[in-house]
Amino acid sequence: MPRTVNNLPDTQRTMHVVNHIRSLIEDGTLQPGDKIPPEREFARSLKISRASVRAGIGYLAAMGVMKVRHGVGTFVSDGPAEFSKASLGLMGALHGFQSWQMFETRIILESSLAALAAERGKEEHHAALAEEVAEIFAFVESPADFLIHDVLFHRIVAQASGNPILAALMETVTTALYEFRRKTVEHSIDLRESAEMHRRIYRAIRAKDPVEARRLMEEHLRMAQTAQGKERFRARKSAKGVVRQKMFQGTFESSASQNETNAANSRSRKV
Amino acid sequence: MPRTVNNLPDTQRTMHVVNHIRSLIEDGTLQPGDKIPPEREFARSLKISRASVRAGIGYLAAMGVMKVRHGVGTFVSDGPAEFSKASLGLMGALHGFQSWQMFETRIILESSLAALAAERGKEEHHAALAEEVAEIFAFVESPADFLIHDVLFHRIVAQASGNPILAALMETVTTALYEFRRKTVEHSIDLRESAEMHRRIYRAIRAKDPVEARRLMEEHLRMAQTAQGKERFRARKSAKGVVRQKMFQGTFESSASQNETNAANSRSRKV
DNA sequence: TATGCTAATCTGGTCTGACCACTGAAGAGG
DNA sequence: CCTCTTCAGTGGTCAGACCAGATTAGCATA
Repeated sequence: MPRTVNNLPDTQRTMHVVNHIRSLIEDGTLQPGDKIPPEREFARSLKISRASVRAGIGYLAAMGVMKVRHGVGTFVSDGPAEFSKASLGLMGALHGFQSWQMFETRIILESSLAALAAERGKEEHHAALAEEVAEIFAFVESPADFLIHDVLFHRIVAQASGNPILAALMETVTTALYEFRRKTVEHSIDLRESAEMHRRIYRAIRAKDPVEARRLMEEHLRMAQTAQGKERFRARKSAKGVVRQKMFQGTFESSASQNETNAANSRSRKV
Repeated sequence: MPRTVNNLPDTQRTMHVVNHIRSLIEDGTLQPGDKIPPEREFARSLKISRASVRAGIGYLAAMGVMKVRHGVGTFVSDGPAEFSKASLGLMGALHGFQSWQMFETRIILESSLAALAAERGKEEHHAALAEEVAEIFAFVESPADFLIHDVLFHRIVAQASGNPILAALMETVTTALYEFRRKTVEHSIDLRESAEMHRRIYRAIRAKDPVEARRLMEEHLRMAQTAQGKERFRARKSAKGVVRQKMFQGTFESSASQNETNAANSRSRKV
């Protein structure tokens, strides 16, 4: 017989914490930006150890649902929806993603986003887009600021699409792409032409012309890709002979972590 | 002056572990399916506490890069690339994703995937698809088995597209959709018609007709959506007055049962 | 020999409680 | 009033013990 007979936790303590927090989010008790209780207190109230609480929080933080700030507290994420910044980078390292695949994915996502934005965009979106276009033109001589509003423009388009899931996917891809691009040479080329493209995209969206919006967005991104296509990638052999392109040096920032193991899955199940 | 002067770790111990493992993956030392050393030993070799090692592993596990199996060990994920199963569900809870948005996203991703597959699919893919189509027709009376090969079919199309990033996104969305769907009523409708659609998609891909492949895939998914559109969703008010639709009850399971996707992988993996 | 139960052991999971390190704000001193 | 110091609050790390799932070796029995 077993030498000890413990009580039976729901399953894993980690998941208990995750589920608890999720239910708090689902019923509106926790909203984006809200702070959760200190770990010690939270642990006491859930009747589990602080280590387990940290495991659960780490899990959520790793997926971008929570944000941990050392010395301050733990908060519910409040920015635009997106998967953890490092996720695509890690997966890229694991599965050998290449830069052209990222661009291709981005083009597919954003051109669809533009088309949807043209169909569903409201007045507020049009106004916001117009403003960003103006900013973009204003900073055509200042690459850094230009980029800021460039990103903002695309984000608003995503928002105007009315599909936050698609927007989150785009956000994830562009973030990874940006991280990657940041490591390369400055490319302050064709900003004026790029600005003009943004204006045309804006006009197509405002005119509620999905086909044109899609076409222009695709053209715009293809140009952007070509523009920085000069960057060289060094292919190299791995220790086991697999050839991969090195990218995604993604700087890992704060956040914590802790585990989980999914697994058991599908199969025919119950359908 | 500070009362203590510790040595300065790279940044956070957690990220130290993450970076270490990632570099092992990048240089090929660690391959999908490989097992990493036991936590205690790993901690000793990195000269940090086991708790920190667990934090790093947990971070990677949460993002689906690693797989932890209680009592067995920790491994590098080896299935098709995808974000952690729970991620979309958690984000859905946080940002109020709706089911139609998931379908819309899936349609956009898969139709593009089908088009790319038509352009780039190789012989092996055609063969694998043909086989799955046959299986699908064979199990037209057995919903459970039908679904297995249905999933496999779509996964092979994704692989044939030659864009693993896009494939990973699709995998993530369909997994979340499946989790969601599993909670609903049995719907064994139109399996025969669905089988026929798969056949037509296959033929379009084989004929290298991107336009037709995209059109058929879109039509196919739209039909699938309609087919199970009878499911009712209950909108409800959150504690703070925000209206959301409840979905993604994602049951977090524990014990692992591994292999599932292996059948599909072994088939077209190397390709 | 074959079978089946038991026990040892390897590995991850949890707990405790102490201490370190970052932040922000209150309080002391100019 | 402003600056510097101090300190309380909160997350981060550590140490070592013990719990729990999984596998294997070995013994006992049929």
